Formats: sequence, structure tokens, C-alpha cells
Amino acid sequence: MNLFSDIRASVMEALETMTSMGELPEGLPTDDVTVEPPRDSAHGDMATNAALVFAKRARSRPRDIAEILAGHLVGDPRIESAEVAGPGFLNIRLADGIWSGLVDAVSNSGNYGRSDMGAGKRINVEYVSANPTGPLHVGHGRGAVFGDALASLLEFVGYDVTREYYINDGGAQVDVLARSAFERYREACGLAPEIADGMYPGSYLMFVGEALVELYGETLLDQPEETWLGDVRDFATDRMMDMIREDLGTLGVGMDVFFSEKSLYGSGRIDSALSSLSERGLIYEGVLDPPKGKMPDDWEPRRQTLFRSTGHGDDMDRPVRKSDGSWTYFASDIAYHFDKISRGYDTLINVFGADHGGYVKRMKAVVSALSDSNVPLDIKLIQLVRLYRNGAPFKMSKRKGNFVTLRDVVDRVGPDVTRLVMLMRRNDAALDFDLDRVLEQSRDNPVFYIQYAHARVRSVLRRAGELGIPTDQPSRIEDAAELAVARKIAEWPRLVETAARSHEPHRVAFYLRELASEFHALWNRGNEFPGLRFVQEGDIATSAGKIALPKAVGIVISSGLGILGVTPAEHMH
RNA sequence: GGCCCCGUAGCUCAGCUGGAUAGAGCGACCGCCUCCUAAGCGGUAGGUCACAGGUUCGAAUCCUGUCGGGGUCGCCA
Repeated sequence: MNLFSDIRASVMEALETMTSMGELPEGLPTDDVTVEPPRDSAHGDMATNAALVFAKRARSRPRDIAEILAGHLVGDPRIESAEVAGPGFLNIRLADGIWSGLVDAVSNSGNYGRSDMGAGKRINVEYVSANPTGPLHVGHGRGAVFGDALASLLEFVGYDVTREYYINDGGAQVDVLARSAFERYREACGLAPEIADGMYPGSYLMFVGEALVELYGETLLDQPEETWLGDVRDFATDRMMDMIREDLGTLGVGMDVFFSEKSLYGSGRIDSALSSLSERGLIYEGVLDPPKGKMPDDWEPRRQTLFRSTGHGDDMDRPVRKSDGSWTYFASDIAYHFDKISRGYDTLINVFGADHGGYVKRMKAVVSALSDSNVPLDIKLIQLVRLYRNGAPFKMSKRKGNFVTLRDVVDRVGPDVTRLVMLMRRNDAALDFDLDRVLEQSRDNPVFYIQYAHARVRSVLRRAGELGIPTDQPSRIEDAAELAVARKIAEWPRLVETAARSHEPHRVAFYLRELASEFHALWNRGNEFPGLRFVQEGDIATSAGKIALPKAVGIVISSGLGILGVTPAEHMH
């Protein structure tokens, strides 16, 4: 049920007829032909740019083509009129019954807006992937919410989605974690911890130290580091991942796969990924040019094993081995993405923090090389979250102990507010998050605004239930405000597909606010014109014709909020 | 200096991958509850879409350059 694609199909059919009748030349590309809502609804219900797209290739005037097209379209019973306007737009007005038909279809279906656009293709969405060395911070939370909503959105349009987290448990930072946890272990044994510079000072490691005492007693105290480092590291990273899973859980974010970087080492998987690149002639021994412009003080030329990423769009080649011969982090990333490709995904999406912007080109180069350009990789960069308290920037410092974790924020404002506020901004724009203002129950808080609309719907439906008004009867759309709501409902499938195609879940959030706005407007017209109220006391027949519209609004809001992971409220208090 | 992102109303931001007279919220001003929830609604005011070129029927949107803000730049992950 997608009114715009239905009418577009009708337009395409008319264009084919024109071609076969010699009114248009053969073989014109139709990809750019759109059928969309006009900016001004006074222009009609839909507008197509077909004549403008074809004018040049057909060597005729756009308005002339539009005129002929209009003649073919009026044969469609769903189309009441088609008028040429402006430079050659064709404004289409739909027949009266179309809108009530749409509303009835929506209010009686459970899956309005879903589509088979994805055709069951498999997409891997990797997000969060924070180091397992501490609690998630607010920036991780934004990536988590974005990735989760994007995954839901893609599922909604028919993709087979895997939500994945890459655990960076293979580098030096987890050794530092182990040493930091060991100091907390000593502390739990009654000794003074010595937390050196560069260690993780957070008190969240104290429970790890205590758990180590339960496991080992005091037996580790006199042992040299090499005897305990591996065990303590594994134990501590497991505990950190437990904590991160809990943090994500408070936001309602869950993963299908947790992929361990460490699992790549010693398994030969890095070697096989690199030999795959080697077979393509993309691995060589060489010396990189120094960085252009600003020269680092300690730069000196070194011979390294390099990946020829410039062959796939990168600015310079990238080292896969450190000078001591061990793998760079990039090498394990290559192996990880080789693994993803070999698992058969049609598309990969990585959600990174903006500070990883420098890795975009090389990762795309790797995936392009390893998949012979068959698997597209889209990397979504998530910009900073700046925390505010009452309009003033909130400075955080781990040392001063006023560090605000994701958990702190969710505990304070709740998962629904956290999620929607983060989704009301494009991923590539910085986000100001004011811990006090997001809780104000005012009009500028989209969470309350949208949930209020849904609560009003539920209130009406409850009232209808009490009065015995059936909610499955044909609707009657008469007033302009009712029509405006129906039009907005009609846009939903199209909006969902656009948002999914561009990997931009924020569009769903903005759409829901617009739909809520139209609904609130209609609701308030019921103050001025009681005949517009959905429930007409004492007149079941009239009420039955009005109840489908709010019901349809409720269905769209609730499925939209479902994509965003926000609870649709039954009541407002 | 190289690369990436951003620049739209006083403020915070949308703008449906190039469409018609650029939109919303906040702030300001004026209105609307004996009425399904006023946490809502209607109206007024506010713009050289950073700047300059280019591409074409048509540009906030695409290309080039300039200015301003942020991020990032070989043996960290």
C-alpha cells in the first residue's frame, strides 16, 4: 500500500503508451521521473516532473509533453484531474474516495509502511564497538542508538540485518586494563593500589579486583606479571563486556554477534586475509612518504609491509605490520572485514565515531579490494555529543570524577528521551544534549510531543470502545484538516524507503513530529467545530466513520516509534 | 599543509539524493478551554541558504575556488 508508487506506476504506464504512439522517442531513461507531494498542497495531491525530465531528449517543450501526459492519465479512475503548472510540472488531483480508501487500508492492516525493498538481502551493521576497558560514554550511546535504529529501519523494509559489535580485545589497551585491574585486586587484598599514569583509574574496576580475590585468593600477589597477565586480562575484558552489554541493555540495544578481535590472532585468519590481498598484487614492502605539510618531530623513513590502498581510492598506502614485525590494528581490521565478506553479506555498514574519519578511505579500499567491488561498505560517522546542564556546557574530566557515563544519562532522563533526542539530529552534525532541558515537558521536546499525539489516539480509541463504536468501518474524509492528516499518512511508505536507502533514521523522527503536528491541528479544530471530533456522543454511525483516521495515525506513530526504539505512550501524566 | 564533515530566520535545526513562492520548534507579540487530555492549536514578525564563479529548462542541494568552525594525519586501538 503505497499511494505514491501506485500513481507513479500509472504515470509510467502512460509514458509507455505515449512512446508506443510515437508521442515520445524510444528508450528514454525514466529513473529521474518522480511522483511526490507538491510543496503546496493547493497544487494538488501529487506532482510529477516527467515532462521536464524528458523535454530535452524528446526535443519538445515540457508543457506540451505534460499536456499529452495529462490526457492519458485522466483515464485512470483514481485520478480526477491533471493540470500543467509552472515550467512543466503535472499536478495530479486524486479522486474523492482515494483518501478514505487509504485510511481504511491502513487502519485495518498490521504492516503499513513495510516493504520488500530489501528483498531479503543481507546487511551487516556494525556499531558501538567500544574498547572493553570501561563503561560506555554518551558518544558511544549515540552510535548505539543510531546503529540500532538504522538496523530496525532496514529490517522494516525487508533486509535481513545482523547487528554486530567488534570487541577490540587484541591490543595493548587490554593489557593496560589487566594491570589496572590487578592494582584493584591488590587494593581488595588490603594493599595500596599504585595506579600509574596511563592506567585506567576508574572505580568501576574495583568490583573486578574483588572478584579476582574470590577467584584466586591472595595467590597472585607475589607472582610476576607474566604468570597472571593473560588470565587477568581475559577475566577483566569479560567483565567489561558484561558491563557494556548492560549499558546497552538500558537503552534497549541488543546485538546479534559479538566478534572478538583476539579470535583472529593465532588462527591464521590475518595471514589468509593478507594473502588474499597479496594475490591481487596489493601487498608490498616499501617506505611511505612523510606526511605532507606538518612534519612530525620523530619521523624517519622505515621499510614496512604496506597495503596498496591507493589502488582503491585512498590517499596513501597503509602499513599492516609495525616495525617490530607484529601486526598493526589495521591488519586485524582487514581480517575482520574479510571475515564479514566471507560470511556472505550483500552490504556492510560501519557506524564509527567522527574521530575515526581518517579510516574511512582505507576501510572502503580494503572491502573493495577483498570483494572485487561486489560488497558496498557505507561508513556512517557519528559526530560529537556535547553535554550541557541548564544551557551551560558541562565539562567532563575523568580525574575530577565528574565524568558522565551513558548509564548516568539514561538513569537520569530515561531510554525514550535519550534515544529520540539523539535521533532528532543528522548523524553528521554535532549534538548538544542538555540534561536538564530534555526533561522539560514542553513543546520543544519532541518525545512528549509525539507521545502525546499517540496518547490522544489511544484515549479516543478507549472512549470509542466504551461507547461501542466499531473501529473497522469505512472512513469519511471531508474536512481539510482531515485530508492533511491522510496525506501525511500516505507519505509514510515513501519516507521509510528514502530513509532506509540513505541510511538516515533521523528522517523517521522528523516525519513523526510532522504527523503528530497535523494530528494535533485536527484535534484542536474539534474545539472550534465539534463536528470534527472523532467521537460524536450519541451518534455511533457518524463516529464509526471518523474513528479510522486516528486509528491509522496511531498505527503509523507506533510503528515509527518502534523503528526508533521509543515506547508509544498510552497515557500522559 | 593533505584528507573528511559542517556553515540555512535572533537561537536550535529540517529540507524527501536537482524542482514551483526555502520550512518547523524555541524566543517575541496577538488570540483559542461550560468542548474526545490546552504537555495542545491558530495568527503576526523574522532569510543575500557563508562568499564568488561554473554546470542547465531549474541549484540551499552537483562541480571549482575562497573565508569561517570542528575532526584527523606512519610503528594507538
